[in-house]
Amino acid sequence: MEEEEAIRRSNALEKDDIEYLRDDILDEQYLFEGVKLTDAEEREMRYKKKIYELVKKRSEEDETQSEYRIPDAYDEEGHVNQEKRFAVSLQRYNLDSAGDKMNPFAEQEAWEEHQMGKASLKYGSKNKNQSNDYEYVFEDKIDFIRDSVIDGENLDELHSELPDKSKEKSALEMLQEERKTLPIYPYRDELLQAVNEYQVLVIVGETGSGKTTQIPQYLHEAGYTKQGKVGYSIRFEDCTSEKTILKYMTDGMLLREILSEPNLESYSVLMVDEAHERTLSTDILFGLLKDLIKFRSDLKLLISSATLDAEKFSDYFGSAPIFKIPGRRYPVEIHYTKAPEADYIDAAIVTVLQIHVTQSPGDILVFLTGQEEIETADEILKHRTRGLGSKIAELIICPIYANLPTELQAKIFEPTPEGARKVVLATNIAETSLTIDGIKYVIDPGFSKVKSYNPRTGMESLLVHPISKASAMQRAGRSGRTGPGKCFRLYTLHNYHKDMDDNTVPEIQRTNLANVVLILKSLGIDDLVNFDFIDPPPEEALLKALELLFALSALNKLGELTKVGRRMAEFPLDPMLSKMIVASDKDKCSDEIITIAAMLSVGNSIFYRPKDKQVHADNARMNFHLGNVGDHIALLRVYNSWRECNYSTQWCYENYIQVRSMKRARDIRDQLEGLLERVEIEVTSNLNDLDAIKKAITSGFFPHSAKLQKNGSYWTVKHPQRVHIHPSSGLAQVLPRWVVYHELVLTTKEYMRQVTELKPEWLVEIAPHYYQLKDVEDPISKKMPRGAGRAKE
DNA sequence: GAGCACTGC
Repeated sequence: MEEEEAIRRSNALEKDDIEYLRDDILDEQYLFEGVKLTDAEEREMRYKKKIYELVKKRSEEDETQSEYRIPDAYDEEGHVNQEKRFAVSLQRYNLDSAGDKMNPFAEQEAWEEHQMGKASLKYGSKNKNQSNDYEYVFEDKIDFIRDSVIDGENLDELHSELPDKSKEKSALEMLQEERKTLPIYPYRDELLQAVNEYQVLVIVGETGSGKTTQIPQYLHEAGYTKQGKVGYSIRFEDCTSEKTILKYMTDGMLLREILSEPNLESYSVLMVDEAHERTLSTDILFGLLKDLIKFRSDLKLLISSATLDAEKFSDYFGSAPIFKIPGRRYPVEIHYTKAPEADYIDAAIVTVLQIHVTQSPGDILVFLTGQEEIETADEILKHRTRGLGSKIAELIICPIYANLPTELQAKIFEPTPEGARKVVLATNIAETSLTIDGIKYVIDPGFSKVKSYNPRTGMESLLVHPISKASAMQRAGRSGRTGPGKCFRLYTLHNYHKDMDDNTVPEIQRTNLANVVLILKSLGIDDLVNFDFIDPPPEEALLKALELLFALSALNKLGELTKVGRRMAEFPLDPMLSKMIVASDKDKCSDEIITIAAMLSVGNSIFYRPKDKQVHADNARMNFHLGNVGDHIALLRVYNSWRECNYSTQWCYENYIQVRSMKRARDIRDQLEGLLERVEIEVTSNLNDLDAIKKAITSGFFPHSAKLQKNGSYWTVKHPQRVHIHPSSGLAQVLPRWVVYHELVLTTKEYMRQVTELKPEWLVEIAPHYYQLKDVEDPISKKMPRGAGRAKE
């Protein structure tokens, strides 16, 4: 009876009505959850579900007969046919939310589950958003193919070895027991034996294996530390003493230590951790340490790395043995798109919504390339979920990038409320630098911004570039930290194999090497071209750096370090900034110059400019530019104003200044002030003589001079190329005839960032070896003798 | 009238 009635009623419906029917069922389920229904109401619900199944079946039959089936939505070359894709949008991909008794779609889910292979975990769900109503809420969708699973490691053993906390134990005993639960523990003796046997050991250990915390302790227990103390050392905080036996420090710090103790005599073992990150400092350390171990046969060297690079490090250090330690990780399913996605932001948003509506609870992490993309994605997501009300569960959107003010960053660490889902929109900051609990899904569009440097033009640029396979693995792993995870890659398996490099190009091959060369020179390394780099930088970049250091008088004609060069090497700054400081001694303005150097080396994150308050922020900034003093002096004024207000946070807010950047500038400035003493430069202030300050700036930055052209652009003086004043500069409207700039960046145009006016005669006065009178003669000034660009006679 | 990924000394 009921069956016949259902068929009759279903025949009266179009297949398009299925959406409404489904919504209806879901709404009622939601409303009636836990409510006792009358017989009539229950019967009506049964009808609706039956009708739904009938209509659904009919529409699926139509679907299979139609020409629009999933494989047909793509042409022979695998390009997506948008029109067809929309037509098949009722098809879906794998699901794992089966198990809800009230779910009217359980049968179909079971079918899909069967189609897609077994799901790794099942969650019973009472939330209606866990049903598979995605395509009834949003029209577009993306098809994924499950490819592989990165296996979890070691988890069962771990659980069985958890310490027995029932007995009363001291904190120390507890700690000692917990140490034994780490994956590395069973390998302790074997590892110590290998260290004893070999001078260099490459250690492959996944995150969470305990290598960073345990190996130093094992070494200590084995007697590698004969005198004793524990501490750490980072740039602004040295917590070590003469009692220290074990020291944790950054690679950059170790490099600085080598400058004062080239043989590292006070160390018996060095461990270069996270070597696969291939920072500039790590690469230089490799070259130095490879040489050092020849002379210090008693020095042990441990290199810890991720799997992919281990062979390379081993080869570099004369086939050093590789010691493998398993990690602590949950399995992660990898999914690829069936076809390439043209717009990865849109694809990421669609995937977020797809996961939100169809997948079991767990937060989502999306990797985007920068602030602007994150803000865009944030807006679109808010727009698309607005007005859906109870149709979907709450979606909490959390943006995170390094420049986001700290108080806004805190949001990502707040626990997700029950029934809601968090989606974190992050830059690469989430790839290595911070870990967010509760992430179960990762969406990886496969891009990141990469800094590159053109040694010929001296121009830096930040370009969106496909990530490496190693990076992709790292991103995927972010979903399996607290439980089994899934990673949705917005590119095809074919793209992964064909278009992506194994590893990211190391920093040393895409950066300005002036500082590297200065460090190596001060270590007495003369032949840089033949230095044993694990991956050599472009020769042109090395030559460019040598040329600059020669121009700055840091090197003599023989390529040897000069007295000026030695003083410059004391400063942890780019050589032009160091030169500016050393030169400030002459103009008696070192106090102002170290402030400017600190502000410049913080980068361009001093001024805060939120989208909705750009006018206010720009007005606040213009206050510091009064009198068209130039960007360097403006930075000095910002710092001094802040200092006068007792480093007040409130002052920063009022002036649209980033607090964090200012604090960093203060730390750097304090450090520089300490270093002035080391190089015997007196701290002297000459605040009222702006020309003296500008001359000191020019002493460091004279290779960065440019001359105004009639059309408002500039020509750089020494290696002529067309450049422009960056619109954020206080001089962007002023257009002085001659300028000195801090850096060139290539974005939409070739821009000079941080610009100050210059008198051309200074160039000849300060750098007669670099500029001749003819370089600075200005034909325009002859017609307009009152102009600032009058050449010195 | 533009846009800045991330470390680090």
